[in-house]
Amino acid sequence: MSDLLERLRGRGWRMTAQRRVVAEVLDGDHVHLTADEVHARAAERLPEISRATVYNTLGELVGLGEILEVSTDRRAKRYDPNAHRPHQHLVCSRCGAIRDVHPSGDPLADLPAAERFGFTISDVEVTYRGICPHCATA
Amino acid sequence: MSDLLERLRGRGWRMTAQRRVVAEVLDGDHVHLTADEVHARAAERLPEISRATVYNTLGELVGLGEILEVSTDRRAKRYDPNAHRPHQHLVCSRCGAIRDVHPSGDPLADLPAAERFGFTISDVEVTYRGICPHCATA
DNA sequence: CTATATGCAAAGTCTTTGCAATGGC
DNA sequence: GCCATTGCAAAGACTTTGCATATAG
Repeated sequence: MSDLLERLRGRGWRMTAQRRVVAEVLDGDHVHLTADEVHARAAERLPEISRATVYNTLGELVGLGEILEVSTDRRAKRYDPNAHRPHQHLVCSRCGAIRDVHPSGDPLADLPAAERFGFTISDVEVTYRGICPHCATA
Repeated sequence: MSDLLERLRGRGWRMTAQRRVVAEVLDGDHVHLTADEVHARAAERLPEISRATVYNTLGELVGLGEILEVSTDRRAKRYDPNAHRPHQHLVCSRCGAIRDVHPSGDPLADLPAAERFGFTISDVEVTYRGICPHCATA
Protein backbone atom coordinates (compact mmCIF):
# COMPACT_ATOMS: atom_id res chain seq x y z
CA MET A 1 0.00 0.00 0.00
CA SER A 2 0.88 3.59 -0.28
CA ASP A 3 2.28 5.31 2.78
CA LEU A 4 2.23 8.59 0.93
CA LEU A 5 -1.46 8.20 0.16
CA GLU A 6 -2.24 7.39 3.79
CA ARG A 7 -0.48 10.49 5.02
CA LEU A 8 -2.17 12.70 2.47
CA ARG A 9 -5.58 11.37 3.33
CA GLY A 10 -4.80 11.96 7.00
CA ARG A 11 -3.96 15.56 6.20
CA GLY A 12 -7.37 16.08 4.65
CA TRP A 13 -6.01 16.36 1.14
CA ARG A 14 -8.88 16.40 -1.31
CA MET A 15 -8.63 13.07 -3.07
CA THR A 16 -9.25 12.72 -6.79
CA ALA A 17 -8.47 9.89 -9.18
CA GLN A 18 -5.62 11.94 -10.65
CA ARG A 19 -4.03 12.75 -7.32
CA ARG A 20 -4.32 9.17 -6.18
CA VAL A 21 -2.54 7.92 -9.29
CA VAL A 22 0.24 10.49 -8.98
CA ALA A 23 0.76 9.59 -5.31
CA GLU A 24 0.83 5.90 -6.19
CA VAL A 25 3.38 6.42 -8.94
CA LEU A 26 5.59 8.33 -6.52
CA ASP A 27 5.38 5.84 -3.71
CA GLY A 28 8.46 3.82 -2.83
CA ASP A 29 12.18 4.06 -2.27
CA HIS A 30 14.79 5.20 -4.76
CA VAL A 31 12.14 6.82 -6.93
CA HIS A 32 13.44 9.88 -8.77
CA LEU A 33 11.12 10.59 -11.66
CA THR A 34 10.78 13.67 -13.83
CA ALA A 35 7.38 15.33 -14.15
CA ASP A 36 7.07 13.82 -17.57
CA GLU A 37 7.87 10.33 -16.34
CA VAL A 38 5.29 10.73 -13.60
CA HIS A 39 2.81 11.78 -16.24
CA ALA A 40 3.62 8.80 -18.46
CA ARG A 41 3.25 6.29 -15.65
CA ALA A 42 0.13 7.94 -14.33
CA ALA A 43 -1.36 7.88 -17.83
CA GLU A 44 -0.95 4.10 -17.97
CA ARG A 45 -3.60 3.87 -15.31
CA LEU A 46 -5.60 6.98 -16.07
CA PRO A 47 -5.17 7.83 -19.75
CA GLU A 48 -6.78 11.25 -19.71
CA ILE A 49 -4.66 12.73 -16.95
CA SER A 50 -3.13 15.97 -18.15
CA ARG A 51 0.37 17.25 -17.76
CA ALA A 52 -0.98 20.39 -16.08
CA THR A 53 -2.56 18.31 -13.36
CA VAL A 54 0.66 16.39 -12.83
CA TYR A 55 2.60 19.64 -12.50
CA ASN A 56 -0.03 21.07 -10.14
CA THR A 57 -0.01 17.97 -8.01
CA LEU A 58 3.77 17.74 -7.83
CA GLY A 59 3.93 21.39 -6.82
CA GLU A 60 1.43 20.80 -4.04
CA LEU A 61 3.22 17.75 -2.74
CA VAL A 62 6.47 19.70 -2.64
CA GLY A 63 4.68 22.50 -0.80
CA LEU A 64 3.31 20.02 1.71
CA GLY A 65 6.80 18.69 2.27
CA GLU A 66 5.71 15.22 1.15
CA ILE A 67 8.12 14.99 -1.76
CA LEU A 68 11.43 16.67 -2.59
CA GLU A 69 12.45 18.48 -5.72
CA VAL A 70 15.90 17.39 -6.89
CA SER A 71 17.70 19.70 -9.30
CA THR A 72 20.12 17.76 -11.44
CA ASP A 73 22.54 19.07 -14.04
CA ARG A 74 20.06 17.92 -16.67
CA ARG A 75 17.16 20.05 -17.64
CA ALA A 76 14.16 18.45 -15.98
CA LYS A 77 13.78 18.36 -12.23
CA ARG A 78 13.22 15.06 -10.48
CA TYR A 79 10.85 14.30 -7.64
CA ASP A 80 11.81 12.20 -4.64
CA PRO A 81 9.11 10.82 -2.34
CA ASN A 82 11.66 9.93 0.33
CA ALA A 83 11.19 13.24 2.12
CA HIS A 84 10.97 11.95 5.65
CA ARG A 85 14.40 10.50 6.15
CA PRO A 86 17.32 12.87 5.55
CA HIS A 87 19.51 11.56 2.78
CA GLN A 88 21.76 12.62 -0.03
CA HIS A 89 22.14 11.70 -3.68
CA LEU A 90 24.64 9.85 -5.76
CA VAL A 91 24.28 10.97 -9.38
CA CYS A 92 25.88 9.33 -12.41
CA SER A 93 27.47 12.02 -14.58
CA ARG A 94 27.06 9.84 -17.64
CA CYS A 95 23.55 8.38 -17.51
CA GLY A 96 21.96 10.53 -14.82
CA ALA A 97 21.00 7.61 -12.58
CA ILE A 98 20.25 8.69 -9.01
CA ARG A 99 20.62 6.72 -5.79
CA ASP A 100 19.79 7.71 -2.25
CA VAL A 101 22.63 7.43 0.25
CA HIS A 102 22.95 8.05 3.97
CA PRO A 103 26.34 9.50 4.92
CA SER A 104 27.60 9.29 8.46
CA GLY A 105 28.34 12.91 9.32
CA ASP A 106 26.00 15.86 9.65
CA PRO A 107 26.87 18.19 6.78
CA LEU A 108 25.47 21.17 8.68
CA ALA A 109 28.03 20.67 11.42
CA ASP A 110 30.75 21.36 8.85
CA LEU A 111 29.65 24.93 8.31
CA PRO A 112 31.01 27.11 11.12
CA ALA A 113 29.00 30.13 12.26
CA ALA A 114 31.63 32.41 10.76
CA GLU A 115 30.85 30.96 7.35
CA ARG A 116 27.09 31.45 7.55
CA PHE A 117 27.09 35.15 6.68
CA GLY A 118 23.88 35.84 8.55
CA PHE A 119 21.88 33.16 6.74
CA THR A 120 19.37 31.15 8.75
CA ILE A 121 20.01 27.71 7.33
CA SER A 122 17.13 25.28 7.17
CA ASP A 123 18.40 22.59 4.88
CA VAL A 124 21.48 21.07 3.29
CA GLU A 125 21.53 19.31 -0.03
CA VAL A 126 24.49 17.08 -0.88
CA THR A 127 25.07 15.58 -4.29
CA TYR A 128 27.92 13.18 -4.96
CA ARG A 129 28.77 13.03 -8.65
CA GLY A 130 30.55 10.19 -10.35
CA ILE A 131 30.24 7.23 -12.66
CA CYS A 132 27.85 4.44 -11.77
CA PRO A 133 29.00 0.80 -11.97
CA HIS A 134 26.87 0.18 -15.04
CA CYS A 135 28.38 3.05 -17.03
CA ALA A 136 31.88 2.19 -15.80
CA THR A 137 31.80 -1.20 -17.55
CA ALA A 138 29.92 -0.05 -20.66
CA MET B 1 42.93 42.00 -14.87
CA SER B 2 41.34 38.75 -15.74
CA ASP B 3 42.88 35.61 -14.36
CA LEU B 4 40.42 33.56 -16.32
CA LEU B 5 41.43 35.21 -19.56
CA GLU B 6 45.12 34.59 -18.82
CA ARG B 7 44.55 30.90 -18.21
CA LEU B 8 42.47 30.50 -21.33
CA ARG B 9 45.04 32.21 -23.47
CA GLY B 10 47.67 29.96 -21.97
CA ARG B 11 45.61 26.95 -22.93
CA GLY B 12 45.62 28.04 -26.57
CA TRP B 13 41.93 28.92 -26.54
CA ARG B 14 41.07 30.68 -29.76
CA MET B 15 40.37 34.26 -28.70
CA THR B 16 37.53 36.26 -30.20
CA ALA B 17 35.94 39.50 -29.07
CA GLN B 18 32.88 37.56 -27.90
CA ARG B 19 34.83 35.06 -25.85
CA ARG B 20 36.92 37.77 -24.29
CA VAL B 21 33.85 39.68 -23.19
CA VAL B 22 32.21 36.56 -21.74
CA ALA B 23 35.36 35.69 -19.83
CA GLU B 24 35.62 39.23 -18.52
CA VAL B 25 32.02 39.24 -17.35
CA LEU B 26 32.62 36.00 -15.52
CA ASP B 27 35.81 37.04 -13.83
CA GLY B 28 35.80 37.59 -10.08
CA ASP B 29 34.61 36.15 -6.82
CA HIS B 30 31.01 35.49 -5.78
CA VAL B 31 29.85 35.71 -9.37
CA HIS B 32 26.86 33.46 -10.08
CA LEU B 33 25.17 34.67 -13.22
CA THR B 34 22.59 32.99 -15.42
CA ALA B 35 23.33 32.59 -19.13
CA ASP B 36 20.94 35.42 -19.81
CA GLU B 37 22.62 37.71 -17.31
CA VAL B 38 25.97 36.93 -18.87
CA HIS B 39 24.50 37.77 -22.24
CA ALA B 40 23.07 41.06 -20.98
CA ARG B 41 26.34 42.17 -19.43
CA ALA B 42 28.35 41.03 -22.39
CA ALA B 43 26.02 42.94 -24.70
CA GLU B 44 26.75 46.17 -22.84
CA ARG B 45 30.26 45.97 -24.24
CA LEU B 46 29.60 44.12 -27.45
CA PRO B 47 26.01 44.80 -28.53
CA GLU B 48 25.77 42.24 -31.31
CA ILE B 49 26.82 39.24 -29.26
CA SER B 50 24.22 36.51 -29.64
CA ARG B 51 22.71 34.29 -27.01
CA ALA B 52 23.85 31.23 -28.96
CA THR B 53 27.46 32.34 -28.66
CA VAL B 54 27.06 32.92 -24.95
CA TYR B 55 25.62 29.44 -24.52
CA ASN B 56 28.38 27.93 -26.67
CA THR B 57 31.06 29.72 -24.72
CA LEU B 58 29.65 28.83 -21.33
CA GLY B 59 29.43 25.19 -22.39
CA GLU B 60 33.05 25.21 -23.47
CA LEU B 61 34.25 26.85 -20.29
CA VAL B 62 32.39 24.24 -18.27
CA GLY B 63 33.96 21.52 -20.40
CA LEU B 64 37.41 22.99 -19.82
CA GLY B 65 36.73 22.99 -16.10
CA GLU B 66 37.23 26.76 -15.95
CA ILE B 67 33.75 27.52 -14.66
CA LEU B 68 31.14 25.54 -12.75
CA GLU B 69 27.50 24.99 -13.55
CA VAL B 70 25.32 25.50 -10.49
CA SER B 71 21.83 24.03 -10.63
CA THR B 72 19.47 25.93 -8.37
CA ASP B 73 15.85 25.21 -7.62
CA ARG B 74 14.96 27.96 -10.05
CA ARG B 75 14.83 27.27 -13.73
CA ALA B 76 17.95 28.82 -15.16
CA LYS B 77 21.38 27.44 -14.33
CA ARG B 78 24.02 29.73 -12.92
CA TYR B 79 27.71 29.86 -13.79
CA ASP B 80 30.44 30.17 -11.21
CA PRO B 81 33.97 31.14 -12.27
CA ASN B 82 35.41 30.13 -8.91
CA ALA B 83 36.26 26.63 -10.15
CA HIS B 84 39.84 26.45 -8.95
CA ARG B 85 39.07 26.46 -5.21
CA PRO B 86 36.70 23.87 -3.76
CA HIS B 87 33.73 25.54 -2.13
CA GLN B 88 30.03 25.17 -1.46
CA HIS B 89 27.01 27.38 -1.81
CA LEU B 90 24.65 29.17 0.50
CA VAL B 91 21.38 29.82 -1.34
CA CYS B 92 18.55 32.06 -0.17
CA SER B 93 15.24 30.22 -0.55
CA ARG B 94 13.41 33.50 -0.88
CA CYS B 95 15.42 35.68 -3.26
CA GLY B 96 17.81 33.15 -4.76
CA ALA B 97 20.98 34.97 -3.70
CA ILE B 98 24.05 32.75 -3.75
CA ARG B 99 27.22 32.99 -1.67
CA ASP B 100 30.34 30.89 -1.76
CA VAL B 101 31.34 29.30 1.54
CA HIS B 102 34.25 27.12 2.65
CA PRO B 103 33.20 24.52 5.24
CA SER B 104 35.76 22.87 7.42
CA GLY B 105 35.21 19.18 6.80
CA ASP B 106 35.66 17.14 3.64
CA PRO B 107 32.17 16.08 2.59
CA LEU B 108 33.57 13.13 0.68
CA ALA B 109 34.95 11.69 3.90
CA ASP B 110 31.38 11.40 5.20
CA LEU B 111 30.40 8.86 2.59
CA PRO B 112 31.61 5.42 3.67
CA ALA B 113 32.61 2.88 1.03
CA ALA B 114 29.55 0.80 1.89
CA GLU B 115 27.37 3.71 0.83
CA ARG B 116 29.01 4.24 -2.54
CA PHE B 117 27.23 1.42 -4.37
CA GLY B 118 30.03 0.94 -6.87
CA PHE B 119 30.09 4.56 -7.98
CA THR B 120 33.46 6.17 -8.71
CA ILE B 121 32.92 9.55 -7.12
CA SER B 122 34.67 12.53 -8.62
CA ASP B 123 32.93 15.45 -7.07
CA VAL B 124 30.65 16.58 -4.26
CA GLU B 125 28.27 19.47 -4.46
CA VAL B 126 26.90 20.91 -1.24
CA THR B 127 24.13 23.49 -1.10
CA TYR B 128 22.99 25.06 2.15
CA ARG B 129 19.49 26.51 1.87
CA GLY B 130 18.07 29.18 4.11
CA ILE B 131 17.06 32.79 4.39
CA CYS B 132 19.64 35.49 3.77
CA PRO B 133 19.98 38.39 6.21
CA HIS B 134 18.46 40.81 3.73
CA CYS B 135 15.29 38.74 3.26
CA ALA B 136 15.09 38.01 6.99
CA THR B 137 14.58 41.69 7.83
CA ALA B 138 12.39 42.53 4.84
C1' DC C 1 -24.26 22.93 -3.51
C1' DT C 2 -19.88 25.10 -3.67
C1' DA C 3 -15.27 25.47 -3.70
C1' DT C 4 -11.55 23.17 -5.55
C1' DA C 5 -9.40 20.35 -9.10
C1' DT C 6 -9.13 19.16 -13.96
C1' DG C 7 -8.13 19.37 -19.07
C1' DC C 8 -6.96 21.84 -22.86
C1' DA C 9 -4.41 24.65 -25.57
C1' DA C 10 -1.69 28.54 -25.69
C1' DA C 11 2.03 31.08 -23.93
C1' DG C 12 6.35 31.46 -21.45
C1' DT C 13 11.10 30.47 -20.21
C1' DC C 14 15.39 28.46 -20.98
C1' DT C 15 18.42 26.06 -24.21
C1' DT C 16 19.93 23.87 -28.52
C1' DT C 17 20.48 23.43 -33.51
C1' DG C 18 21.38 24.15 -38.60
C1' DC C 19 23.60 26.68 -41.64
C1' DA C 20 25.58 30.53 -44.15
C1' DA C 21 28.81 34.26 -43.14
C1' DT C 22 32.87 35.83 -40.64
C1' DG C 23 37.42 36.26 -38.95
C1' DG C 24 41.61 34.17 -35.88
C1' DC C 25 45.79 32.19 -36.42
C1' DG D 1 43.26 30.22 -46.65
C1' DC D 2 41.37 26.96 -43.57
C1' DC D 3 38.56 25.86 -40.14
C1' DA D 4 36.62 27.10 -35.82
C1' DT D 5 33.42 30.48 -34.32
C1' DT D 6 29.55 33.53 -34.91
C1' DG D 7 24.66 35.25 -35.59
C1' DC D 8 20.23 34.37 -36.78
C1' DA D 9 16.03 32.37 -36.60
C1' DA D 10 13.67 28.38 -35.83
C1' DA D 11 12.96 24.38 -33.17
C1' DG D 12 13.02 21.92 -28.90
C1' DA D 13 12.47 20.81 -23.96
C1' DC D 14 10.33 21.89 -19.87
C1' DT D 15 6.87 24.43 -17.23
C1' DT D 16 3.11 27.67 -16.30
C1' DT D 17 -1.33 29.98 -17.13
C1' DG D 18 -6.30 31.14 -18.13
C1' DC D 19 -10.52 29.68 -18.30
C1' DA D 20 -14.53 26.64 -19.01
C1' DT D 21 -16.02 22.16 -17.16
C1' DA D 22 -16.28 18.50 -13.77
C1' DT D 23 -16.48 16.61 -9.15
C1' DA D 24 -15.22 15.63 -4.01
C1' DG D 25 -16.92 16.56 0.25
